[in-house]
Amino acid sequence: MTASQPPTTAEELRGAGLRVTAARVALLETVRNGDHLDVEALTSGVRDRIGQISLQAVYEGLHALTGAGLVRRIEPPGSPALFEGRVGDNHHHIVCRSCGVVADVDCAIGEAPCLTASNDHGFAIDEAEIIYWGVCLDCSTAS
Amino acid sequence: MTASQPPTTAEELRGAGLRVTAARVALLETVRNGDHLDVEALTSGVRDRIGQISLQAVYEGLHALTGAGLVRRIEPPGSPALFEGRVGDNHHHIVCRSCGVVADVDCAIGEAPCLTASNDHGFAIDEAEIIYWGVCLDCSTAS
DNA sequence: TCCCAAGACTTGAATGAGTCAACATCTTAA
DNA sequence: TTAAGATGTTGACTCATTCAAGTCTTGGGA
Repeated sequence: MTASQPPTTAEELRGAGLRVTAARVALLETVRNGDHLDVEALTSGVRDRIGQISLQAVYEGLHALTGAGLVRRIEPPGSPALFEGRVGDNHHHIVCRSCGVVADVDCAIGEAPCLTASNDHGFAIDEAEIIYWGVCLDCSTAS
Repeated sequence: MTASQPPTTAEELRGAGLRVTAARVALLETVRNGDHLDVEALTSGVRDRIGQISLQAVYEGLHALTGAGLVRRIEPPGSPALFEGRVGDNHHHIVCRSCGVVADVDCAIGEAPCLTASNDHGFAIDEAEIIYWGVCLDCSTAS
């Protein structure tokens, strides 16, 4: 055998304790190829790959993948849930107030919680989630 | 006339360009007396004060008050919209992963945007919204 | 290789949050 | 006092997501 290869999507699913099905392989690859896609976009992406999948299977698969730590779910206020394949770091997001597009922003620290609250009210804080709000280049030039 | 008094709720509404109705006075006072209440809790709070109000009037009133800058709407992922009367500063929030309770966290800077993104992707950023996630004292002692 | 139990998928119905529309009522400026 | 227009009411509706029941698939063992 040659030196270790990067794991296939199927191997990653199995390694995370999930069964390997065409639906989940296609779903994970769609999330990773996409850029903060919502459930509807993911569903049509999976259908492009394997022909057919029910909406409920997409929701189920996303729960499983999110629970296994293979995808991350974000939910900017005013938007349905979005999914991204970048996990394991503690990056943040920037959202356009006009068109809703989302971009990643690296975290200066890189691991959670990257900020300390001025008063934690007795909470055991494990994460600081930052959403930057602004207007993207396309929208600001269009106006 | 004596020295200036703090404005009444009615005067604040008028000053913000809104008409003074029993519903909106009661709504604004309910938001301010409450602590990150959702629409359902606000509706029953208003009903305690003035007897009856439709759910739609609450939604309409909250839109008006939010638009006028008299109340602030927050929407932690996984929770319906919550409303608070603390406006004009740029404070943040801490949310309990277990029971969902929300507490205020002062911003070290005090005005938006209080953080600078490591890479703004060309966005014109005007606000950095921070949600701290953790477990509140009640939930951590209960477990 | 075959079996089968747990997990995954399908269809269909339901929930919860929020919005839209049409009409009635109330506020407020003239 | 009056009338324009903002506000409130009722009722229907949309959208995202979840629940339920039954069928199919996967993968570890006989």
